[in-house]
Amino acid sequence: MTSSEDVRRAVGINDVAARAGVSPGTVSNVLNRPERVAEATRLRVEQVIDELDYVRNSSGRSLRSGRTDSIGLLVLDVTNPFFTKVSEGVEDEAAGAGYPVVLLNSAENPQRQRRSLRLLAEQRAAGAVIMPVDNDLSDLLWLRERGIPWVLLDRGDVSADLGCSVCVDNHEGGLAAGRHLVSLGHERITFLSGTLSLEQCRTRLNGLRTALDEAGIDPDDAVRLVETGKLNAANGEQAVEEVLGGGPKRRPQAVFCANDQLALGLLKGLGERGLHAPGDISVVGYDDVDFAALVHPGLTTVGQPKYELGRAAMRLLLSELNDPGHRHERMLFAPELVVRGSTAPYRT
Amino acid sequence: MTSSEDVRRAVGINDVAARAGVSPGTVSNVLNRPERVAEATRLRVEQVIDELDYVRNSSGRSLRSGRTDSIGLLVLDVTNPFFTKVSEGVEDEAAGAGYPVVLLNSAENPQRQRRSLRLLAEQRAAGAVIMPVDNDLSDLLWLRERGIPWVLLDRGDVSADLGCSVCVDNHEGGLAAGRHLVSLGHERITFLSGTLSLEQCRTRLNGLRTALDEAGIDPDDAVRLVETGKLNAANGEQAVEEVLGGGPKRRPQAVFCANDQLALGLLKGLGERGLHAPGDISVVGYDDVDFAALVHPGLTTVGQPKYELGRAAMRLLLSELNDPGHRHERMLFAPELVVRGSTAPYRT
DNA sequence: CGGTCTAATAAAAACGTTTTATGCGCTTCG
DNA sequence: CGAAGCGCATAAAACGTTTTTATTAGACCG
Repeated sequence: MTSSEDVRRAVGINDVAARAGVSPGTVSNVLNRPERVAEATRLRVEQVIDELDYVRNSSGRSLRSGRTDSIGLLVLDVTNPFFTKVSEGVEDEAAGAGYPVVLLNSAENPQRQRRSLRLLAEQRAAGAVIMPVDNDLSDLLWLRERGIPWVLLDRGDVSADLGCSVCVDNHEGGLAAGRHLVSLGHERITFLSGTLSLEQCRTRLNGLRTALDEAGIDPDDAVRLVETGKLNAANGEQAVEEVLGGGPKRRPQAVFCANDQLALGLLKGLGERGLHAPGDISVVGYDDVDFAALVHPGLTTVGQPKYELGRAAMRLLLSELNDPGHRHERMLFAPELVVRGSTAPYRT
Repeated sequence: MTSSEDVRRAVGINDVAARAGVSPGTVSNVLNRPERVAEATRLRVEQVIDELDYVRNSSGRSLRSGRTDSIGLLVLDVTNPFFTKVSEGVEDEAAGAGYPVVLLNSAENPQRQRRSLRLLAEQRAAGAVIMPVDNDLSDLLWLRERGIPWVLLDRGDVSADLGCSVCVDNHEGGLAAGRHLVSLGHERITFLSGTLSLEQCRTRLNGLRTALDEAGIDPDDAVRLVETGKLNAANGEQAVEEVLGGGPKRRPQAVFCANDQLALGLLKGLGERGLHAPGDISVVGYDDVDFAALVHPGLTTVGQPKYELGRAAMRLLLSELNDPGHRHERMLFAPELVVRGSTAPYRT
């Protein structure tokens, strides 16, 4: 039976070998170490590969070699432009070295992170670039025990004994934002955070507190914390209630948001209540996502070299994969305050 | 030698079998058809699996079975919120059925699309959800010949003979935008397009022209086309020059953009030249991305059920994978005009 | 009690590669 | 001139599963 529904049996390395009059091993060599095979044979085999439209079966390949060449990229939120920008960097760098990247989305959900890591283990991925959902690194160590190396992204607090990491100095970023607000005369500042199980949030908050401390202001008095869940615009918008809570007297003079998504959502929520930045309240974001420049007023924010972050992470991973003398490394980038229209001096 | 650098040999199904005192085949059955094995044996094997922390090797698995269970999702631009929203829908639906999703990014680049499809072929993916970069479907047919089925997303012009597709009616969307602009009195409208090799762009433009036709206005006179490359904000901003080109006399009264990214970029570019929507010019976007509501003025745009689009596509793919009586299907959703502040009546 | 049926497991044969050991025919050199 | 070396190719043995076929031990039945 050869109905049109039938998929004709896939052509394998053996079919190619037979047709080209060589052994399967030679075909494999043409594919993997062309320099080991004579010019003439190589050309002949390559032609047959084309004729038969042979496509390598990566299951067989990696079963034998114990390895895949695909790289996992595990992000916290695929809808967040920060992560997609980072992933562009990772992809470009990986593509340059011939590694395919598969993007996995944990959606800030530990369960899903776990499933994704397991998938990488089952598939014997070559390595991974990971932005972890929380402090619990045990699953990551588990992965490494299984021979799958990773580079951590956006986690500054992890020892280089465990693995490489690439990070932007979050304390410095929080500090820059804090200093900016202090210099504008703000003394009642709310930190609008995602879940504090994210190290980024905690450290940015600490930076803010340090800035106040520097200025002789007691952070415990000056800083109020509003903790939402995920770092998205919906949560920012929803948090406006709690941010403004406590009556006009206790209304913050400024809000520093853990990322731009929250900040943009917050701006919208404020607008719906007839409040506007910077007149009624100053707002600072974090990440300098493309959209931060598109809203009106432009969002003052702490910029991160997103694309470069991704490239650097991938470069470290490639080093670990290919360089025998590799040593784990912590790379720290500097954030950069981008002042736009959403912040202004405090008017009493 | 068992230095700490050494990865202890991975435990396989055979180790589990030995320790549990059963045959490898039985372990496989515990994993894949637990109902075929006696309760007591099952429990014993499961315990050993835990003890040894056995992780299935998917290479071996799929080599034997000829199939993987992972689903490819190929998007046009991973930084575009439209696609990430769609991908959430795909992921959620797939997760519900136990299929892992790997996200691949073609970046509107035919080369990269080709590489991604090849990767799916090499890995014998179970199936794919694809947003194609252009009209050339030959690579897709090639994939299907190899036994990998797909569902097309955002392509309304493909016959159901080839495969399932899910789409929002782009002509209807262009029409809605056009009618809106016409009703506001605009008669000189520029269509700011991505590359016209994207069917979406062409069809939306046609919808716009139909709207003018309906109103007794000659589209050839009224509509000017500005074609950029990729559908991102940078291109929108850059296009402002050409959009305004031709002097104030020929300046369009309104611009209809092929997607929100272009529109948002355009708004920014206009702002930098001291022009504002809707006072100086009306602007309409497409997609109703979250950010469209966050800019000021809010962006009038044609909304698409992004998340539902993704779910529907994945549902069709699951049907094709699991339902023996599957028939290809074209699903067409209806777009919805969302009027915000970026459009206003034309003032002579 | 011999026969048939069933449930549970075992044994062994794939799946498509890569890799290792080996062979063969030449050239080169001591 | 024999040995060693080299370039190229082959044969065969893995890799870790799944699946098909066979085997066993009871249970059931006439």
